[in-house]
Amino acid sequence: MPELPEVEFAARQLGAWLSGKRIDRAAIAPTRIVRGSSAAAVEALLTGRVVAGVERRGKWLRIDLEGGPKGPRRGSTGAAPALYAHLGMTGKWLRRSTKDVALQHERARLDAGALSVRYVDPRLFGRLVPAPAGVPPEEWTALGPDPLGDGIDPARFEAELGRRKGPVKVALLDQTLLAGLGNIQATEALWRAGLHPARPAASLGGDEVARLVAGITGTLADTLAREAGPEITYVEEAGAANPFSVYGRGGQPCPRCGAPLLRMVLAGRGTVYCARCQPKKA
DNA sequence: AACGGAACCTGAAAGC
DNA sequence: TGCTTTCAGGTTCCGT
Repeated sequence: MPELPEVEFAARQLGAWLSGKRIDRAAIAPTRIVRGSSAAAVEALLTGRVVAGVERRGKWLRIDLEGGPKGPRRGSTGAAPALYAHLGMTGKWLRRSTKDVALQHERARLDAGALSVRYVDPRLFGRLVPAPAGVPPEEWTALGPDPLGDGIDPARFEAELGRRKGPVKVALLDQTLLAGLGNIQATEALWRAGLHPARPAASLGGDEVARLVAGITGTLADTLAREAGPEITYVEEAGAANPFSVYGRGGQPCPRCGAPLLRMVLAGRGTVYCARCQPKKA
């Protein structure tokens, strides 16, 4: 269940595991994760190629492959091929060995020497999009600036928000405005900024936008700092303690002022907020 | 055109 | 204990 921080962690892991390695074998299960293409096409794209590196934009990953000839065939003259990947709600890339048996809900595996990288995704909301000619898919090009990689330009951000009709929370979930925020990070950012989730995006003043920018960068940095260790652990997973300030804490006291946290639904997503710290009116 | 709601899936947790 | 309901961090499609 990944948002920007978890996907960033996944990108770093994948890069560390695979960069410079040659994929001897790729096995992709024919599921709806691969759309607009085929599992066989993804396997063909990967097999025999060397991984040049792994990049992230928003919640999307791009596994860059070295171009040029692979085997005896002539190389293409276009941009280097790549595999684009989205983790959906429950996707994970895990490091295993070729000796390990298939994991539950394993949807793909990339073998390089003794290393075997597995993609596991119970709910099948993830995506694998091959780009053999190096042309990025629309899902990637449509993304707005990445808060980590590109930073947030306050003036541009304020202008964009001013153009939006709906609640600020809904705007934050729009990947064309900023790429990478999901329900948790948007909820946390608004609480940090002291902004009511239902506030019309266009109603925010300059100082409020500045607070929101600080809230976004702050919550992203804090969540990312929690990701460590050899395997991705989506913060707040089964059994683990909830590390967030307000997300998933409806009814509990606000960590800042003690007032009971409220819950509302916006755009079909649960949203927790503090009525005192995040007043409806500016 | 915009917007809410349902759909796509499975599993964990809460409710009874 | 065990069955049922609810909910989940993402996106996309459909109907109004």
